[in-house]
Amino acid sequence: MRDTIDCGATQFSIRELCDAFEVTPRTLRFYESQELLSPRREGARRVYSLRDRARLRLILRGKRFGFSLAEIRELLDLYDMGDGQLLQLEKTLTSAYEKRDQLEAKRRDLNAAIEDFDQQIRVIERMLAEKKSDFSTAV
Amino acid sequence: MRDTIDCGATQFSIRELCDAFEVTPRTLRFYESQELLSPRREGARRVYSLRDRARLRLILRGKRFGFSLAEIRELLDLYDMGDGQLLQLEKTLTSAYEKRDQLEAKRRDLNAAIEDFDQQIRVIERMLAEKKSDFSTAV
DNA sequence: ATCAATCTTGACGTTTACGTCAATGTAACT
DNA sequence: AGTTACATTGACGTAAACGTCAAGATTGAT
Repeated sequence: MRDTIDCGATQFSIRELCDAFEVTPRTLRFYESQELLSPRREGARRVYSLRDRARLRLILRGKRFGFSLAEIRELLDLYDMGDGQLLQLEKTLTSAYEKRDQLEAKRRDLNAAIEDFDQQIRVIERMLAEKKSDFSTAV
Repeated sequence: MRDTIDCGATQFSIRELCDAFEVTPRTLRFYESQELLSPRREGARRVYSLRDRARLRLILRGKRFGFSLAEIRELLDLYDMGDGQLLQLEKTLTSAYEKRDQLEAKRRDLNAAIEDFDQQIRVIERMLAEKKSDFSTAV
């Protein structure tokens, strides 16, 4: 929300976007070569729109979840294709449901991981407590 | 739980483990070279224990979340080091809390992503509904 | 006008996480 | 004893996702 709306300008140079998201120009150009971004040009220079900025957010978020750039592109495509014909829309929706299932699965997986890890933490906490009482009784 | 406990045997050949987790022998050998696994040997052959099996589960789960093998090793180390001295235990616990925070952050991130995506899905659903009513009124 | 800073496009290098042989060893049938 | 089947260790190859230079083009400041 902050990133999408509250970012002052409505156009960004490559450097501004890089600074904002802590990536390098090379990264943005690479994403463009992979057709994840498509900034317009002013002369030769790239000019990124709010939409580009929003897409970049999604890209980086996807990466944090371990999605490949190819998978991320599929996701981005789903965000775009709000136009198209009826049949196209239905296809989009079907893919969207599938993607959503993927995300859900990841969430369940993550929740399980956190539970396991918490349990492990409690084991260590207990050991620490025991060691401390050992120490106090030894004194 | 199923994988950890209910897997019949208590020792596994490389092939059994590969089949169980759908990875290749090369992968297991690579993990071993990175010191993520350390099966004992019978002659030259690798023999994996239940502990190895559990670690492999954690490795693959970590990968699904986009952790690098290096990061995963840190996590595994935390699971191991239940021994060690008092000071060591406290350090372990501190690292464990940090890792837990990382996982929490990832969970928040994922929840946000799912919410965003659901919203996008609803947009498409609405468009589809409109298009359909357009069609029916057009007839 | 010029000089430094910043952008551009190649092109090649690098890291991670394995894949893919090749050569060899060994266990288990037959 | 011979063959089939799978295991082991190198060693080299590869795809993804950039990093890193090189060589020009532009643009703003002096």
